[in-house]
Amino acid sequence: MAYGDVLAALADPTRRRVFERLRSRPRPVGAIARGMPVSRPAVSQHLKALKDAGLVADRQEGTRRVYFIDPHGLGALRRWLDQFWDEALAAFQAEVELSKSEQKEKDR
Amino acid sequence: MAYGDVLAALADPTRRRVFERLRSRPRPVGAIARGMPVSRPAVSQHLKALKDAGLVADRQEGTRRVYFIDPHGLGALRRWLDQFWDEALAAFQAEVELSKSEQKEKDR
DNA sequence: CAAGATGGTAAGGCATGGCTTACCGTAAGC
DNA sequence: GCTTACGGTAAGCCATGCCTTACCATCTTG
Repeated sequence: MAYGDVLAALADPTRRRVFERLRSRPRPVGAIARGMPVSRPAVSQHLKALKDAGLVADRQEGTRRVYFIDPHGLGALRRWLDQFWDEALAAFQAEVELSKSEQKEKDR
Repeated sequence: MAYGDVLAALADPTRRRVFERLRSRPRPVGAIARGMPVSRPAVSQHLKALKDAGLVADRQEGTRRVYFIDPHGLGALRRWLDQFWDEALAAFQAEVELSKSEQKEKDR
């Protein structure tokens, strides 16, 4: 749920591919694994990591387990990103102002 | 510059700490390393990774090298996140509608 | 109840990557 | 010009993490 865990979970390309397979609609594990370059157990492990990070959730449907996007994980990432963005931008602006006044110093 | 590289760069806690030190203002390498739990060369290596991902940039100032936030990296991440968010939300809505009609099926 | 389908978990192998020490290049100051 | 400060890079070590095979549990279906 913390943004750090979300970043760590999304850093791996294979795991990100698993995650992005759920973007359009929920899918059972087998459907996610089909066409992937890794084995089904590997996909299961990635799903566990994504679940721990709050990026996906699952529901049981008979013998199959259907995974879908959980908004919590991306929400945490987005909040961090937006806040960081604002602060960094403000700092950047301050820098521009500073270098402007430094330029004036040099001018005179 | 690709969002994948950005995610990979921000996944490591130490590297993220280096990055966040630049949030408020630009700093030379020594100032970034001071108070960190790792050596200065380690910080240099992290800065290189962040730079390759488009997250920071640097300027030479005499003998010191001043690093600052580069908006490109976070921008790429933000674009991916926003797009993903929209699509996932739409899919989620569709799911809700679907389960509603399935519920109706059961009701009658 | 037996058989098949689905998927989670364990154990082990191997590559990746982060950290340290050592070294080198360059700019500043006496 | 010599010395000192600053910081990038190389080599090597070690831990983390991803993948595979093997195994097991559960649920459905004939």
